[in-house]
Amino acid sequence: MPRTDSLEMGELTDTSYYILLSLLDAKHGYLVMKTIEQMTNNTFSIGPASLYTTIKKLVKAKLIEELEQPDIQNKKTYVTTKNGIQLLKKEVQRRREMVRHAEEIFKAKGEI
Amino acid sequence: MPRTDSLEMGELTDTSYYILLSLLDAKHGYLVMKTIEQMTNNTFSIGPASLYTTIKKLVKAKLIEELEQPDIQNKKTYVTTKNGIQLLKKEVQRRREMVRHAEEIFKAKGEI
DNA sequence: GCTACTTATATCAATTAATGATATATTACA
DNA sequence: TGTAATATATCATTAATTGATATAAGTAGC
Repeated sequence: MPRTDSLEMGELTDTSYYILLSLLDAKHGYLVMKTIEQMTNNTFSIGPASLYTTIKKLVKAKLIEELEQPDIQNKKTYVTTKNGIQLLKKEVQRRREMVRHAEEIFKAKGEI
Repeated sequence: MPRTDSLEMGELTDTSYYILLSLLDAKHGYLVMKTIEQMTNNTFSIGPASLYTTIKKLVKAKLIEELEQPDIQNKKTYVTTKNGIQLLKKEVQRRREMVRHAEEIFKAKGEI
């Protein structure tokens, strides 16, 4: 995605979508990876490069934030912000509509 | 979208998703743009650069094909192939599951 | 005939997004 | 001791998208 920043456009890539979803409950980076794998039955996975790169970007965009008090082992803990939740819900709805658009056409053609 | 070709990974970007969906009924390029705008109430639109670039790639991947007999005005007409339909249905299901994953978590948190 | 708009196709350069590879350190456990 | 899992981080590379630009044909109004 080029030429236009998807976050500035108010859209989430699949990677950002799952990170925001996973961080509705505060946790540190590595747990985000594991949570997403578990949540999607390993159909979607994010490697460390994508994870930490995207986390940095989401913090900058204030869609997630780093918590003040790190946990016992000094791991950085993140949580989705109010803005993040709002955008996530919007993006759930956008995907819902993408499915609906397809269902309507398949239905009209007598398929599915 | 980097390092790995999404089509080779068996995934569709939103742009390819809507083009395949629009070409379930054969039509030429320009009509694909107009159909997608209408289908999505102008919430999603593809400009000429994205359109013709993506069409070329989808033809190469045999997810759409150019029809032998062009229409009266010599416009190139395309249609989604059997492989294209199969992948499109898989991608509808993937998006359906992305929505479900979010719904489950929001529900567990008492939201929505 | 002229002008403006829509239809229609096409390409290039630029930018963002994602990731394989790699590095480093700590903890767990056999 | 070794090795596997946990945990964080960065770089260079590649893919996807698109603004800008170009071209040409048709059509509607004056």
